Amino acid sequence: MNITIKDVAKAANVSVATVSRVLNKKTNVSDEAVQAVKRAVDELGYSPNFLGRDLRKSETKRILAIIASTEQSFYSEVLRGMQDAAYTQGYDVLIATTRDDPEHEMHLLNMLFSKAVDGAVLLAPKLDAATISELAKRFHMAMCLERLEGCEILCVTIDNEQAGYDATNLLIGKGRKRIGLITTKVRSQSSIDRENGYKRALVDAGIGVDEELIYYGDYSAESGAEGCEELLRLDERPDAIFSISDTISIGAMTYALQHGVEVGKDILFFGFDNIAYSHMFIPRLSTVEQPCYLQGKTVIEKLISNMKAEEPDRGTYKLPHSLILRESTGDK
Amino acid sequence: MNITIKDVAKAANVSVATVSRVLNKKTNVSDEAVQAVKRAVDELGYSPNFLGRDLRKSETKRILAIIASTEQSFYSEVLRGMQDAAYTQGYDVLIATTRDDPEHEMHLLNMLFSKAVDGAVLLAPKLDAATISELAKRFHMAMCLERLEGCEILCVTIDNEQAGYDATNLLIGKGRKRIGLITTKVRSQSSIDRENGYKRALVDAGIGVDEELIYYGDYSAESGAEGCEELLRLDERPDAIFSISDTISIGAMTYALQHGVEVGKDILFFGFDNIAYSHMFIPRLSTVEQPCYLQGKTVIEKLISNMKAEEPDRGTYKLPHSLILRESTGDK
DNA sequence: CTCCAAAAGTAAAACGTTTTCAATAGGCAA
DNA sequence: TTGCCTATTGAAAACGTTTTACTTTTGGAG
Repeated sequence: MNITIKDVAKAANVSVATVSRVLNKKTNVSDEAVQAVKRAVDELGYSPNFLGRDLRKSETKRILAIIASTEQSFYSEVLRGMQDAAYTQGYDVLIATTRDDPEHEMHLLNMLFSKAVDGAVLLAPKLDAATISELAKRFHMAMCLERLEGCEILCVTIDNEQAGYDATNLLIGKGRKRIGLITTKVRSQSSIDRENGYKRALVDAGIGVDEELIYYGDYSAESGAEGCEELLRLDERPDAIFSISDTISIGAMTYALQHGVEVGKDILFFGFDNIAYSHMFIPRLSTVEQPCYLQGKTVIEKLISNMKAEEPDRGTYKLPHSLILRESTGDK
Repeated sequence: MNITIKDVAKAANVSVATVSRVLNKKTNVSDEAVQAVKRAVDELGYSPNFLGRDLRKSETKRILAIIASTEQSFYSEVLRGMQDAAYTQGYDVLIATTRDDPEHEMHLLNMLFSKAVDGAVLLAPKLDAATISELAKRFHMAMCLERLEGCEILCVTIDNEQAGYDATNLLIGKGRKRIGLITTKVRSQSSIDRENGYKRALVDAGIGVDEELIYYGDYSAESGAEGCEELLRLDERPDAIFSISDTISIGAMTYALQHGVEVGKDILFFGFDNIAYSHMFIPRLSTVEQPCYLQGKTVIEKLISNMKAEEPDRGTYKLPHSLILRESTGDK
């Protein structure tokens, strides 16, 4: 039924070894042999079985990117960066989703333990730091976008704490004193870092933190709207709202608009991530941009280099972020 | 270096065959053997090499979903449906992106030809119908969301022509006579179908098609804005605009809003896909909803069933769509 | 014409599983 | 005791490659 290298060898009147050499472009093989093999391959429509090859070579040239879900549109750029970097080195990147389930994350990592892929990149780890550290000792793993406190693993991300600080500080610089924060109940490290940056900026400015101004929801726009509603209900309304993601911010902003708030004047809004839609909403959303493509590219380059290295690099690399100012903070 | 089944066998004082049987939960093995093997597995931290297993069994229990890019957020639900359906049958779904490059699509399909996956689902084929038809004869393939005229392959989609008809007809029902269409230069089958439905509705209503009212751009919001600009510049402005995607529609709507058009009154807007953001924009966008999750679930179920079947099903299945009416068409 | 090195080729081992086939042991009926 | 059946086990083949180790062929120098 299936055409194997043996069939090709027979058809080309050479040995399987010769066929293999032709297919792998080895030198020591005559022109006639090359021609004969190529003809046979074409005639039979042969394509080599990767399982046999991968087993023999103990490598697959495939890397698994593990994400929570494909919803977060800004993953897109990260993955593109990963793919580009991988492809130039002869690797493919496959994507799989955990649906926020640590068990499923472990199930996917099985592909790594079982040699079905050569390496794995975690973009939104649900497993704990200790577990991941342990695994990272034995397999080629890395993290991207998210770091994990106390986790010994190659990691490419941004300085989320500083980014939170910068965003908040910008609002302070515009004379705002009651700055709200909409964040998430689920404590991903990036949320924690951004929140800490927010607090540090307030303290540094001598304003201090008012817990009343912090709303804990989830990652949805709906949650952003609820957060905004809550904050607007306060006796002393906020004059600015920083959210840990654009989606949340858009939800919040939409709610404010519908309730007579003049966005960009009464209340300034600041998001995070610079997703594609954030400059489509009117008023356009000011936000923190992180270098998505570059993070993806970098993590793959370092991971592949680790695969070849004696001693793997388990450092954390923080790439620079930047602020994008648009109408929601009164800029143009 | 690597722990293999042989090491486990030695440690447990049994043969590799027995270890294999324990690992695969075969019945005919004594309790003592089971215990011994389990202990050895734990002690050594053994996990079986999938390459060996897959080679021997000639199956991987993995299915490849090939998409253009991860940007289109409504892929997300489709993939979730695929994953759920696959997982309940012991399969994993891996995702890979083509970046709109037919060559790269072929490269990815190589994983299928080379037995690295058991099946593949194309969500946005760039290859031509003849090529795909030919491949579908020899491998387990399917298409989802997009169909391809004259392509003999299992396909799960919606009736895009009818959906375009329905959307246009709804606008006509609201008394609109100059209905614009913003579509794409690149002719994906769904675009063509939706455009044809649009035209049929106009003809059926005795209005007729005015080519001036059709703008051909790309899939971006920016392109939607340009299309809207173009249409507004006409001597006889449109009183409604149907776009073949929400992203385009949002771009168009945003442009209209900024230029003093009263959306939902002066001009009605109708989108397609019901992406997450389409109900967050103010005014909220009316749109065609397709059953994303269900399409994903269905295509996987049918594909897996094909894998077991004598004679594969190469039919096309069109799942029902629905219209969602919001503020952009004057509804609430 | 001989000899030798280089080139080109082959057979077989190896990768890590699963599975087939045969063998052993034990239990039970005759 | 013998014979037979069943339950458990193990040795070895098989999956499809790549690669090692070895053999044959070629061509050129002497």
